Amino acid sequence: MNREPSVEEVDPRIRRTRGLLQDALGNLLQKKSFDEISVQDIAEEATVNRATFYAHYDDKFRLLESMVSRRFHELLAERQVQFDTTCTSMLQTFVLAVCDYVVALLGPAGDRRVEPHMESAVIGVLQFTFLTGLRARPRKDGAPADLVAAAAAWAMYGAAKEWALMDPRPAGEEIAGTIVALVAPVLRLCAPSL
Amino acid sequence: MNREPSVEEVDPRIRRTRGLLQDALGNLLQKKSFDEISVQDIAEEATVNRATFYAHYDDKFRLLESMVSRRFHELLAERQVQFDTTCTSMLQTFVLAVCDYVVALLGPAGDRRVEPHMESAVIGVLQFTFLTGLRARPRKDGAPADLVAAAAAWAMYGAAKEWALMDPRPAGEEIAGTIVALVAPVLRLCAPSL
DNA sequence: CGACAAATGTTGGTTAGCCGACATCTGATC
DNA sequence: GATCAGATGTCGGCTAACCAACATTTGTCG
Repeated sequence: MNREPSVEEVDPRIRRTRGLLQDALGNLLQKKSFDEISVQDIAEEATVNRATFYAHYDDKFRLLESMVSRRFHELLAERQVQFDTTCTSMLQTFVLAVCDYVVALLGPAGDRRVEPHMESAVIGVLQFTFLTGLRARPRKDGAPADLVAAAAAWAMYGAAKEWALMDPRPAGEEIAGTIVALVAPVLRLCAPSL
Repeated sequence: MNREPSVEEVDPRIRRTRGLLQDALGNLLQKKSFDEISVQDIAEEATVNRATFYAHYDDKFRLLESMVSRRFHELLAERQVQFDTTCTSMLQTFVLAVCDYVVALLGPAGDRRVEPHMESAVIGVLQFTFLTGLRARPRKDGAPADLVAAAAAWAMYGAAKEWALMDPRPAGEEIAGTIVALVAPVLRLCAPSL
């Protein structure tokens, strides 16, 4: 009945400051390209001191990663992705969300120099979500959940990116089924006997 | 060559916090009426602690006043109201801005209980702007600038409000000329010899 | 009426953010 | 190369924001 006594409560000022910095970068990215944006610009746009920026992020690449992570995480939350009943139906939702996000990332203002940072961020969220889901139901076979989650996350992102770069690009709904069929077996490693 | 050594520099955190609180109230007012909004609601929406609210405003009415002041001030700034050459042309701009703002205030969600607070805020901005303009050009006649600014501000607002409440309301551009004709003499008190 | 819940103000101790100031490290110009 | 301007990091001292706790006010219900 007690709700999570220690979920690592965060100081509201920290939440606010990071949110401000992430939103500031998001706004600036709609006017300039990433490498035209300085830390000073971000700090100013966020109404935050430059020194405060460095108290939260090592550089603007880290900020970019955390921004992409958070937004992708919110996207998943909006679509109410959950890890409980039928895996395949959930995977379908997942894949569609990833496809949408990848298209948005690589779309009009696709900056090839910052792609890797965004990719690792997206994959990180996927991996974390898979891992959380896998941990939620105890298994007793030999495949380590870490490895399973990693493989599934990279596979799904890789497939989605490959699709996003096709020139006459098929509809997302079509390709989603295919990708699910590819990734499901990786996750199923936990389900059947080893 | 030295630029204003002491313009009363304000701590950026204070600027930010007040902006957050004002924006929060603005957002909440699009969902609830003013008296349904608690200080707690505002603080939460602004991601600011409730105690911090009281460090800046005595109550939500003061916040409302400051919000209206700031927004009206920005509206004037956008339309580049200035006090230099021909008074009448400037007054025209002024009156139109006031009319627009009054209509917005008393319009769809006109809450009669909070009107006075908004009115005093708008009048305050008018008064301050007039006063600044009057001070900018030194005069040597007997009428105190304070009184002139106050009379002009109240007259202009009163006329604009009266117009805003007319049932078949004439176009703002028509009535503006009339109001200018009413208010100009009050300000002119400084111009001709006493 | 009393009782209770919820919002309002207030206070002192703790923490995050702000501000110079400084030391790099670029990159452009002469 | 030398020099200069601007961006990047870092640090100690000060200040504003957070929080928990408290007393007070308000409003609602039995």
